[in-house]
Amino acid sequence: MLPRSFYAQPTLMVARQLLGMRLARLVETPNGVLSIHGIITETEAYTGKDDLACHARAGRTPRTQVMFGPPGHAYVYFTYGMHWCLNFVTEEDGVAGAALIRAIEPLDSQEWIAARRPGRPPAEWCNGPAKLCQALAIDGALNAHDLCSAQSRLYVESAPPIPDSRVTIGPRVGLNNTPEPWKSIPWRFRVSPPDPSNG
DNA sequence: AGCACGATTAACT
DNA sequence: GTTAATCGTGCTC
Repeated sequence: MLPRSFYAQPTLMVARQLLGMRLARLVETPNGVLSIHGIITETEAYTGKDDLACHARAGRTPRTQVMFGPPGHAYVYFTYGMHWCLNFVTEEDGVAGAALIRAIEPLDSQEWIAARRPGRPPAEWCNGPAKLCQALAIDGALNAHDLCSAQSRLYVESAPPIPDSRVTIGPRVGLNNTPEPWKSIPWRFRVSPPDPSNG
């Protein structure tokens, strides 16, 4: 499991370095605890009070206080009246920041995930921030969850890093009403889709 | 107390 | 390409 010092880095570094690492989620089943894993393939950086796209722009509120707290905790928020999104709190204690997890590629537990994403093809199980929360049973109950404790049910495991040659960087998405320059600043990181001409 | 809107998704034309 | 779904949050009055 990644140590808290990883999350204590600047938000942009955390968001970039999360690509390729393994998200782990432990859930209860009738047969015991199931451990679900997926490779993180897309993230975005939300850098704190001065980032007008970041919820922390409002300062410390009941909703945002987790982002101002110690690094290595989950920030899970509710939006559009029905969706949950998962972030990891970054920066030192007292400084707001978070990396949004936008997509993963499931490595196991396909049968369990399929039951939570009925009628959707496997490629669309976890290719969106709210989709992966639906797939992995992540909701407000996991807000402020410690990602670095021995009994954590949500954490990240180290894995070989993704080289820059395989990373696409661009503007964050869904910021329709956010002013420039934050709307266009390239703080989205994703593993590049396969190149058909390259095998 | 009231209001506009959202770090989205799925279904529809 | 467009739009409904659906409610917590933060801002204004």
